[in-house]
Amino acid sequence: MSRVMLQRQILHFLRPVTRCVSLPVPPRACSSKHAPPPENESLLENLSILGVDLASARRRQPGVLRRHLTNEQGLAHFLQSKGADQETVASIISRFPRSITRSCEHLEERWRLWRNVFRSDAEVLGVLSRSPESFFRSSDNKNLEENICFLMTLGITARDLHRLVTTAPRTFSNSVELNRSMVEFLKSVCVSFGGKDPERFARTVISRNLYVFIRSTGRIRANVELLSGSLRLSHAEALALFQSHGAQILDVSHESLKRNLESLRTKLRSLGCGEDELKRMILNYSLVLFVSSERLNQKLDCLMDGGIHVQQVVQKPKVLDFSIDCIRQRLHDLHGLGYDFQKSGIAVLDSSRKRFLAKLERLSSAENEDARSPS
DNA sequence: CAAACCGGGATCTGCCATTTAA
DNA sequence: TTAAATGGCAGATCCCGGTTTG
Repeated sequence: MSRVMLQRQILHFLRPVTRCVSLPVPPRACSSKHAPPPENESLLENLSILGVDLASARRRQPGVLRRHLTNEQGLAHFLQSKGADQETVASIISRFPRSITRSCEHLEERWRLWRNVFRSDAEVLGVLSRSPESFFRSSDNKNLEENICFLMTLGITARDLHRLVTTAPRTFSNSVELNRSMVEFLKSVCVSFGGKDPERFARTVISRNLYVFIRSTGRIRANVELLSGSLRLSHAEALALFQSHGAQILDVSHESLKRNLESLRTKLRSLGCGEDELKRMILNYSLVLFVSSERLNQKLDCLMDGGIHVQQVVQKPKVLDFSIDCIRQRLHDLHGLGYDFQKSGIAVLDSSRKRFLAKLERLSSAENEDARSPS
């Protein structure tokens, strides 16, 4: 038996009564990578009884399983008192084991703070079970409180605050400094484009894109610079874009935004369009940059094949939002009725299903009229 | 009346790397 | 030293309908 294994046995034997640091073993030997501290057996048992997936917990936060003081029972009772069932509790602990290190007092306080922004306990629980990490990752309740204060002082509505915490709950666990720096950054963007009301600009961007707070300023900056630079936007154009649908593409991964933009540029060029058309298209509907380049090309090809002119798509790019199958089907339906896209436009393509069917209905009855009494 | 404009809803967590605390 | 706390990242549309306009 090797010395390391022997040491492990000794450690294991002594664990319940003595801490590692107090053992008469040289620190170096104790910290050897071959002898990690043992897990807390009674804790493992408790967690098993709760139905926790130990393998998952171990993979995520191994250190928690070695702790001697934990509060899994308190956490379970707490969550159950808020309406969680056994399975939910187990899932939460399995996905974020550190949750069991929070005291009951801490949990009460944190829940109270979150609850201020929600409408019911059930809502809090819903977000918490969706994203345990957002709720438990930070143990700093004071920071949480300051965060809520800070977000409210921005002048965002109670409704936006609610949307913020339900859609991007991580925002609340960010440090106030991080959130503040994002707001400062947004304001600086506004100023750099000659905007006169930086606070309102920041509010608008946040309201239109609830995910900005869980992105880095570096990413947002890179995207702002890419769009304004590559498209040669004027200050007014940039301000307008980022305060409308453009806000939504600011948090996309920078590499993919760059890829999609370049691909669209190339594609439009191949269809005989220049920079002006590219710019106009994106100002008309910047969300086309969400569509992956491959898919976007397929959609454009599909529209071109359907006899639609590029210029029409440049003017009304929202049609690219729809699935290829949907576009193809609609083109087919309209062709069957002899619809003239050059004359009647392509707006009909980007209507809701219900409205499109109603439109088809009208077109076909009009056609029947014509057949009966041709003028 | 129909078309056009416009915004919103779902969902967006779970993992990794680095820094900080104990 | 280990574990906790924190910041950051990838992922890659589709559709609906209220309101305004013509």
